[in-house]
Amino acid sequence: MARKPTVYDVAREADVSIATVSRVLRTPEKVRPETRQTVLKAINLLGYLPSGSARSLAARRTNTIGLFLPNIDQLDQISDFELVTEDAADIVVDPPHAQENNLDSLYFDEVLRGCELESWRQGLSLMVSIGLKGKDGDIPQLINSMSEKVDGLIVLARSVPDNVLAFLRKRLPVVIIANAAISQESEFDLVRVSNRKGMYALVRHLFEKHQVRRMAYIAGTDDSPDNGKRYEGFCEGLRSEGLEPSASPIYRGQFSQSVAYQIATSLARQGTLPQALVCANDQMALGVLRALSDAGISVPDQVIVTGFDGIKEAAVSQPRLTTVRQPMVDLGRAAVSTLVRRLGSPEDPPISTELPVKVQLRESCEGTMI
Amino acid sequence: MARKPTVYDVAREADVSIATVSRVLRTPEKVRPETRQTVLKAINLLGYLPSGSARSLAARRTNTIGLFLPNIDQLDQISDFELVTEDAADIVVDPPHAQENNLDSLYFDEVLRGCELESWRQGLSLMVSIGLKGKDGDIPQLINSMSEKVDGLIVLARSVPDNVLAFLRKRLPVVIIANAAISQESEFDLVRVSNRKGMYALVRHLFEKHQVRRMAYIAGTDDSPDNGKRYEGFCEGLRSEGLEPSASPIYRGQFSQSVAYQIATSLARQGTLPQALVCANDQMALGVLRALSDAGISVPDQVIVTGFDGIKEAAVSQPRLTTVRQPMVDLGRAAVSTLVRRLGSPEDPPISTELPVKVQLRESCEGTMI
DNA sequence: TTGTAAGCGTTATCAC
DNA sequence: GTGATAACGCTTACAA
Repeated sequence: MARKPTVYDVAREADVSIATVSRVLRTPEKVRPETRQTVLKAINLLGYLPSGSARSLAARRTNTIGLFLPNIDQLDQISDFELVTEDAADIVVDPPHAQENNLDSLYFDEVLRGCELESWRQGLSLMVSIGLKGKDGDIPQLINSMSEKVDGLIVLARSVPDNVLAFLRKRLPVVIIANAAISQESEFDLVRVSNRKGMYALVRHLFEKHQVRRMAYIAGTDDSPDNGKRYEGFCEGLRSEGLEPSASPIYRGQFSQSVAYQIATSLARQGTLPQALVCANDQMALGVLRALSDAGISVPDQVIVTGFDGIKEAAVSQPRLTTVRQPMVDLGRAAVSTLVRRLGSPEDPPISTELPVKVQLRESCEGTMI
Repeated sequence: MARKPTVYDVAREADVSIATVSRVLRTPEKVRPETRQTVLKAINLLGYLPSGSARSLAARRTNTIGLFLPNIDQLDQISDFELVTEDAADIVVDPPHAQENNLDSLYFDEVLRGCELESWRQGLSLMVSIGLKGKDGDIPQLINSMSEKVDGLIVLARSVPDNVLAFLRKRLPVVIIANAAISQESEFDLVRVSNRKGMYALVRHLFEKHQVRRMAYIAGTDDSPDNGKRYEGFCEGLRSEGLEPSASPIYRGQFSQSVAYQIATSLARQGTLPQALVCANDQMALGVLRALSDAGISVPDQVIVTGFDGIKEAAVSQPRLTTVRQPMVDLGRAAVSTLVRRLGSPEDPPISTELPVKVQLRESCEGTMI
């Protein structure tokens, strides 16, 4: 690889000034067609590719946005990676339930996809970074190395400590996706989904179509605003039917598949299952399904189970899971869209967007559908 | 947001030269501790964040690498995105098999995860971009806008046309992940998995543990080197048992779940099912499972079904799918690792790495496992 | 329409 | 150890 050609090389080759070369690239209409051709020829000849750094520096914008995703459990016990070739194929038996699938990531993946998509449509590059669980010390550094290279930042809720967020906010536009804590309500651009309404609609459905009277709630982690909103919707649903929310049991599922599995197993053993188990997310609902299946309890005949999120696994489980689907891809797109608008008008008041959800009825609630 | 402070501001604040400010950041040990403190104080006071563009320009490296992913079907019919708030929750019935799940992306997601992980470990930023199906015209542009901002590129096989690849190769290091065509063998850094050995090991297992004699192959697309290698392994396995490969039927599944579904349905109807259906990827195997289930045929009692890839769905299907798992995350890590090495020594001969696969035995082959 | 030249905010090479 | 100062490769007034 020879030294990369620069505007100077192209200018010399085409026998014009570097300004003209730049114009051909940026504002071709301001260059005489004839000259333009000469320059383009030179560019092709030399295989010239402008330097992004130089361009960004001069233009005072990078045309790049950053996406910061929360940590992923999996990555905690990662080891150094050795680059070794080992052409081989081991055979191993993979027993059922060998390990809890890492389902968390699916959520982010779709948001990421939406960001990619919309960034592309807007002509922006996308930089991605993940946080490392339990390594909060690294996050400021991580996010710094990203911040210096982008025009704005999209952050998945609670992937970045509040103080870091506050610092960033001063230096560049930040859009937060989902469940922002109340304190951030008025300071940041926000993109969220209708958690409360979604859960409310689901509960109403259980009343109206299935005459459910006794339902239990399997909750996520306490510090999650998402969890809070969903529970609000749950309570509101109960009240709308004249039921007292405090009379419905809550179990602490921690958003975890295995914890939910244990909860459901206990309930089954004790014979204290309600008519419906309403879970704060799909992963727990899947854990519940597995537990009930293992306990020989039929869903939905004996118990109805519902989830929240709409992850892909929920569409292929046995039985398939009734859930409230978040428009994950659209979350990503909306975030980019918001950021672009913000970059265009830095001084406007914060933009807050709430995206609609969709209650998806499937067999874990409806029984056989075909 | 006030104007961002620069080295000059910091220098003035700390009453030193800009060179010293730079040194505090880059080579702190070369600065007297006392001075260092003063400068750091000024940096914090002003909330100074160095400019990535300026830094990259001066240092002649961006410390960023790019990842280019193949197009995603889904994105073809994407519409413009309107940023509208619509706080709502519709209820819809989601019938089984309503749409073919977009499973392709799962593969990339894991590779991406590996790239993120290893980039982070290496102190590099990661830029991500996707190709758009049927829009090859856009790819050069896409990849250009990325190339100018990164030190090197990782490309998932066949996401970029060969000629573009050849062009890029001249300007910056390129690492190709998976199934490179033969013509690229000697020119690019390559990271792959043991496709051939994996399929061979799987077939041997079917002979040894299950006494399968008649098996059929459901192939992927013809232009996929992955598909080719896997089929090679299949044939080799047959021969090792004294069987003639040409006597085993091949069906063209196009790597598609729905096509495989149709194939299996036909076979079931005609009563021409072999003892084992060996599929070139998991998606087709899942389609086959569904078809056999719909046809009332029991797996593995009446037919054994196997896949290839190890996508997550394969671990939760009914029955769970025996497959050859590719180390997707490691593919990403290896690619980054390779790229880093290449950046360190541009003139070394191409690096080719083959990662081991793992045959995962599950119920679609073994029957009840517990 | 085209050229000149002044930045853009760093890093790095010198001297001191 | 520290400070001038010249790159780095581009964009963009301002002149011509």
